[in-house]
Amino acid sequence: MAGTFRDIKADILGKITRGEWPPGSLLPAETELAETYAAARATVNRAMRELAEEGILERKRKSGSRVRLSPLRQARFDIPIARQEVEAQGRRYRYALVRSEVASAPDWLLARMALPQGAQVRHLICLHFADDLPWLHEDRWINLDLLPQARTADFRAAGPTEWLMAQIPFSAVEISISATSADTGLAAHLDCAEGTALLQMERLTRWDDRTVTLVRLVHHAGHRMTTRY
Amino acid sequence: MAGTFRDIKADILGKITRGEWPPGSLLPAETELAETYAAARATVNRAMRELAEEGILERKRKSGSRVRLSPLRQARFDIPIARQEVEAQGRRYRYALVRSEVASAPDWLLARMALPQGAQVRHLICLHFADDLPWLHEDRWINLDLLPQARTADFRAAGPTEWLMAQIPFSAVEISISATSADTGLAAHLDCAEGTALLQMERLTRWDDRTVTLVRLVHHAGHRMTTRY
DNA sequence: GAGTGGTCTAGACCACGCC
DNA sequence: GCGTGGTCTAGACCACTCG
Repeated sequence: MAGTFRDIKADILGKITRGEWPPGSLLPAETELAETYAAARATVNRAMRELAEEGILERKRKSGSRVRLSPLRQARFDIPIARQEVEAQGRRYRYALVRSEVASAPDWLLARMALPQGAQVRHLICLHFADDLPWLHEDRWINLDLLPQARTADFRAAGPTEWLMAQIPFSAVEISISATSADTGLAAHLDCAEGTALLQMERLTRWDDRTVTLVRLVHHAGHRMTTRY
Repeated sequence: MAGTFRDIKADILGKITRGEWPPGSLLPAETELAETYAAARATVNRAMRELAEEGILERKRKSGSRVRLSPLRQARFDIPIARQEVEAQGRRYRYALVRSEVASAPDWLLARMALPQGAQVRHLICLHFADDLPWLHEDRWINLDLLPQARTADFRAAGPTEWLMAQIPFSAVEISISATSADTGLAAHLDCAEGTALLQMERLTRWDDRTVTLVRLVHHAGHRMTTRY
């Protein structure tokens, strides 16, 4: 009936959306579907595996494949890198270092980053501009135990994001998105009124189970993160 | 060397993180890697395909596979369904319908949902509670041209989310996340001060290229969306 | 125990995209 | 052209898990 795993996937999805296979129902086994579609089982497997990854199906050995009762859906957002985000809009990117210091981590940071008492951190505040309009406020803390090179690195020309990617290109990250109210500093840097609601993204980067860096990114007023699925 | 596609994937990722294959470099071809690992090409292919899906590799026919220069990373967030979100925290879920009416769509909605002049919509305002504390404010508009059943449906007992999932279980969705300031109504419903920064999620649901429903979900103050990768 | 999905193999053909 | 990844096939063995 169908040649490619995409055709099979689309056909199965069609049967589900048209109600032939309602939520909760059991689908035929892979071997049976392979006969139906006159395809190899591996092909049917790929189609069903992807449907399961997308949260449409629930698969278990022996019990078979069922249509999820409430289709567990998830959205994927690209992790923004300021320069790329700005330039993708055809706007001119500019970066500025606002503040830079080496200090002992304050108590809240010790807790948040799981650092030992007295740990030293490099603290940076940076601004990213799009066509000279404030785009993103970056408040970053770098663990100097793990990245002693950060003590002397110069972040005046380029932001710490690129520098960090060169040091630890792949790592485990925990992201949380929330809303925050502009305090005096944020209002001044992002050119908005105090109290304005702003979208904040906090990223905790781990490497080998130890926290490398914590960053708070606050976007300009009105910013949206958008995606489709 | 390695038996499973997971082993191969882990080994390749290891070579990348250890710097053996730096960003931008060209990896050996699948056939060559298959020999190296003493595995079938399909197995190597699965490993590399997944690495590409995760944004680590960039693959092109003829040119081969390269380590991405700036590893394009993306985060996946589960789409929250209020009841499940609340009950997953071990809290008691309660739902309330605040307002319900059938009306002509206002101009901004005509534009946002791409509706024809004079289109009728069902407008609902609902509240979702966790242990009787306000959790989520739902402001929903349903296109009555596409879903005439929504004109007479009763949303007093159960929220429109479940009802809609039964009508159009699978559809294309556009999601955008932003920060908003609590107006008088939101402040009253979510039990917070006016002007409080709140996390807002807007979802536009399409079916067959026409807009079915627009919903604005505003979480209680302090809410965070979190994920790892 | 037996049925189902999870995975691997060896081989094949094809489509894309540099040269 | 021709090398690379994209995919399909037919067969096989295994692991999980339900009854």
